[in-house]
Amino acid sequence: MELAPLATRQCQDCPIRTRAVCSRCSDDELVALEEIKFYRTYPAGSTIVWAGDAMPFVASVVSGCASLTRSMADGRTQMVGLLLQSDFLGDPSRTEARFDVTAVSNVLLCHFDRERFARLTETNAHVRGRLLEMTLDELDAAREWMLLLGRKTAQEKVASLLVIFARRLGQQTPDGLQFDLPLTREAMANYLGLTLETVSRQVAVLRKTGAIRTQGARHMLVPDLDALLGASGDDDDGDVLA
Amino acid sequence: MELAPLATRQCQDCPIRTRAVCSRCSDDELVALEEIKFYRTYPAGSTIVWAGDAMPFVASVVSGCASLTRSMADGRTQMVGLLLQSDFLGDPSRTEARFDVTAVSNVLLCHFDRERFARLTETNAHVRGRLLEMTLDELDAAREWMLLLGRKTAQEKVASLLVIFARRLGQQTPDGLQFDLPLTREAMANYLGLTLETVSRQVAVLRKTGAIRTQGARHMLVPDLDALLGASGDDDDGDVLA
DNA sequence: GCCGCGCCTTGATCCGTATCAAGTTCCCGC
DNA sequence: GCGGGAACTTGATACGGATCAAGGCGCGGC
Repeated sequence: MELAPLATRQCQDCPIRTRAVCSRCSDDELVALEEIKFYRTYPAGSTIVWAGDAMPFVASVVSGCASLTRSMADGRTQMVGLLLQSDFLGDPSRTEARFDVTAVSNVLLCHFDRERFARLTETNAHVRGRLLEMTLDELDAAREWMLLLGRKTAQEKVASLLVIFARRLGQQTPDGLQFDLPLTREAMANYLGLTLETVSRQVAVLRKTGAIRTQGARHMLVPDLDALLGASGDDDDGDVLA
Repeated sequence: MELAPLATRQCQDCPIRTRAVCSRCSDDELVALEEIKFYRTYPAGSTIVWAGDAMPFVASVVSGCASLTRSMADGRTQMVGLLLQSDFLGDPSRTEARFDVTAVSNVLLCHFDRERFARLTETNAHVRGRLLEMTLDELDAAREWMLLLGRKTAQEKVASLLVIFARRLGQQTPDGLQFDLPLTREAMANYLGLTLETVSRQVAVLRKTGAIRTQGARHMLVPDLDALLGASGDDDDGDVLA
């Protein structure tokens, strides 16, 4: 086989490398993945899978933002995971989805046939190791979020979420870290265990105290990440979110 | 080697079989584990490891109850995991603890040298598979708990926790499921994101409505698990806790 | 340009849980 | 049995966030 160097391979636009497979993967491994992958877009607001549905694929988020949510019979819902670019969705060994997966913004997913991906993890120690590693990271993130949900104030919750976005999405500018919120106030509320009104008010407070600056409801600028971190209640440089 | 049948092996008192390794494990696998295991007891209230400490072992809970907790600088704490008999503690690939691990009651742990256990998981597909499976179960449990922390009322939270104990610890009697609470009101509060007073009041409410009967603060009888489930806000037969 | 509809903000009020404060019961050692 | 302390219960009050209720803003369609 005549293959281009890894870095310039066709797969480079597909971030599966960074999370499930990584840049240390051999060409053979990438070729195997190449054969079973396909792309699909989901419009904002659409459901990718419902809890309990058959899960014929695993996938990597190429662009956009998706959420995992769990709901109660009376309609109360809690977001239990947030998937941003390069995050991985699904579990090769599970045939059905455990949570609703929804496209928050327009989402482009790179799918892999679940069974064939599972076979790959069996034969490929590197991919398998990455998978366990990712699962453990998600578990840590979930537990970190339990502290937020159980013990933080509304102010701290909102600040914590903004810190996550600033780190994952922020562009460095002369004025500080800059990014566009991928979530509506309602989606933020569902992630933080609050109502949308409370989120709105707390964003206003953070704006007044100077921890953030805004242009419109979604465009954010964080002049001083440490100040925002202070408002989030995390003393250390916490490692939140998968 | 002359080995007794699996079911009567020396390891039978060590529930590592049920969670990390299982009854399908071959004798060879058990022998390998046998060689690296050792027991240790921790008195109620003592700390097993602090977050950030080196983690020289993984372990299985033989008896008693331990908790994983995460705290903030000002002392607010949230329990992020609860370990009961046959639960597994630690992660072979991680050298330091992510959370404080505390003995809630007197705890007997069956330890395994972490590095040697890790080597075993590399060579042994069965043990490795169990490990990933367990991690995924814990992740699901953590996410289920996020719904509880973010969206349930105090009443539903307390009922949910009692359902878990009834299922894991309950003895069937003519009057219903019977068990002793392994947690103090304060520990329950830390797990549920409440205060101990609120927990106490909600237990009182459940007693008045007949969902539970009590003898002293810790001894519980659940005459009708479905009634308690109703109070917990879970419609289905939810699969909480690792 | 202007209309309409999400999305967001802000205000007023309510309610559930936290907080503060006594008591009471249980349990353990002597 | 008796004393002491931890765990628990119960009451009164405070307060943060939910709820209810108007607007305001921004953006896409025509």
